Amino acid sequence: MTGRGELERSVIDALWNSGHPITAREVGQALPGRPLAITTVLTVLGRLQAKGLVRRTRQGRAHAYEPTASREEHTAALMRQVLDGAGDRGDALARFVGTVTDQDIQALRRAIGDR
Amino acid sequence: MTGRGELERSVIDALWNSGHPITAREVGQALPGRPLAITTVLTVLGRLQAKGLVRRTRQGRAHAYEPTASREEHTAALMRQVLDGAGDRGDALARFVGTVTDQDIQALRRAIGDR
DNA sequence: CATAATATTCGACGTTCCGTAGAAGTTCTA
DNA sequence: TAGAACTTCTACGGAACGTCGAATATTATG
Repeated sequence: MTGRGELERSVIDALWNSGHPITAREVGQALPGRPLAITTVLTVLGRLQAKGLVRRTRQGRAHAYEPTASREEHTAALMRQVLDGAGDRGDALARFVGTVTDQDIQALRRAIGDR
Repeated sequence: MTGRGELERSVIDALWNSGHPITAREVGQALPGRPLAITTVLTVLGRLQAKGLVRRTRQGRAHAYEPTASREEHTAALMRQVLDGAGDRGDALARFVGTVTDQDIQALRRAIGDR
């Protein structure tokens, strides 16, 4: 889903970190490292939008961008997608649980509790 | 880890499906779709090896290839990696559990049972 | 042992994705 | 209405992938 593009990752991270829709300019300012041309940010935002990861709405003369899913929703969807690539799901899940932290186990226990 | 390469995916799938090491020729025959030049298969196997996903051993005049990890181990590692990209792991895990089947839940319960 | 058969290694080329941005067009606003 | 602020279009270079042909190595066999 997110194909390992470093800048794309940074951009969507910036959107996730800001709790609300922000403009390309603001995204650029929130980005780490040396400043990029606004057009660069726009291009990336456009590509993310094409992938369905980002949505935008007109905001005066500019556009305000926001992620279509929260970081956690996105993570969950990706995990699910990866799991679907497994052969023996039970085995894969067991191994997954084996690599996870105790806190994660607690979280899983709680989540499963609610069925 | 597996970067979305369609052919690479098919090749490692072929290796996983065969329970034992097989030659490039055999991989090619196991591949779906129109037949590919053996060199193509060799190139892909080489790239997978470079990524650490595949290992090979001399077998007479040829080489026998095999995955370095089972499909399930690989799946689990990938899932773990995706989870590490989440912000609130607990939230991500809860949402993940929400997208999963009842059978998966059972598997998780069992796996967690063993701590 | 000479040779044909079988494998592998090297190098290449086209395509697609991604980082990066300039030029030109559009839209507010003073 | 002119300039500022934004966006759209277009493009280019590099890396990853799909795809092979040519050259080279290895082996079975007449």
